[in-house]
Amino acid sequence: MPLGFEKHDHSTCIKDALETAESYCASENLQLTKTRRRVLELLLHEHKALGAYDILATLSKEGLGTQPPVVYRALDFLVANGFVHKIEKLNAYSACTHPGQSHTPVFMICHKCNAVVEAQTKPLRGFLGVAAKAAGFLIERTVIEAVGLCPTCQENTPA
Amino acid sequence: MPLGFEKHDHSTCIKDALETAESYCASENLQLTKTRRRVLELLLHEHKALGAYDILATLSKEGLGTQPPVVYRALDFLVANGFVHKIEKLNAYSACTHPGQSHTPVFMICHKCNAVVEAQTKPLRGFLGVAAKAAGFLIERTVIEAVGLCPTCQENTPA
DNA sequence: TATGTGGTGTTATATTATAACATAACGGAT
DNA sequence: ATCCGTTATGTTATAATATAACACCACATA
Ligand SMILES: [Zn+2]
Ligand SMILES: [Zn+2]
Ligand SMILES: [Zn+2]
Ligand SMILES: [Zn+2]
Repeated sequence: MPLGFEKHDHSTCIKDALETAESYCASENLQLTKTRRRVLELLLHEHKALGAYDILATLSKEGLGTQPPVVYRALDFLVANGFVHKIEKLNAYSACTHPGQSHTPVFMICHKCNAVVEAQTKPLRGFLGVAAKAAGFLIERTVIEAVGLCPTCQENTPA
Repeated sequence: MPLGFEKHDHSTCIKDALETAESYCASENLQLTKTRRRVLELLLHEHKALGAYDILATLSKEGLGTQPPVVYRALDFLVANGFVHKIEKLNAYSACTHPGQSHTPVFMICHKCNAVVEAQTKPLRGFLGVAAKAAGFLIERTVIEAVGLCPTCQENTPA
């Protein structure tokens, strides 16, 4: 699924991502606490983006907290450490599918089924880097998101 | 200013953009009403992004309306017709600096002085197009935003 | 005149996110 | 053992962004 929308063994996705997060946190002395881990699991459950309040609703049912700061703190931690990305276009959050690798994510968002797929790029290569260089601009972070239709939804949406 | 952050005759920027908007609206039978025009002017005033409520505060002082729908309706019109872009990373709005030209904007946002510069790209060329093609994804809109430091703020921010 | 379309005014509410302050849990230094 | 710094949590309140819904009006045109 790093490459696209095709079917895959998603339980492996989840397991790998959790293991990567755990070992990274262990090595960096970061605390992957119960709530943080659970938020990551929820985001890994599907290749979709979830809103903070959707996540909070689940946490609340599970007795892990009821107030917005609970989920925003967990998300802050997960985003800061590269396990989760914020999808700016959706004001929503999506588990990283390339954890551990330093990378600049590029998202493809299906506006019909809400699937979100993450690809990678080199930010300083290609158009953006050229434009930034021409302008003398120093890039620190990038937001690159494409909204459209995934292959499945294209089939089911006759032109 | 299409190319970068350098100084320029900004009154010309404003004048050109307003004239372009006026003639486009005339030719398309679109109504550039008082409020819509004023919002565009406010956004043209500087190469910065303004939040909807910042704009509303000014409209309110000027007797053009006090409620959120006033500004959101004007912004909807201006965005739909390509005179203004939404900067997703900031939840804010910025006047287009290439009005009339069909284009895919790319933004460079200085997080120190809040300047926003718009460049252009071909969305289906380069990395994004390649990744989308590989995934079978049909791109309809793109969000490409770089956050960092403009040339001036780099000078004034010793490493 | 009737009717449709697009624009405005207004009230209310939804959605997303953070400020602020109190409490707890842990580790190392004294 | 006590103190203290750091990190995490609990909680209340509020800020910031955005939309739903409905009433009204102006204009075109049939
Ligand atoms: Zn990632
Ligand atoms: Zn889809
Ligand atoms: Zn533009
Ligand atoms: Zn700057």
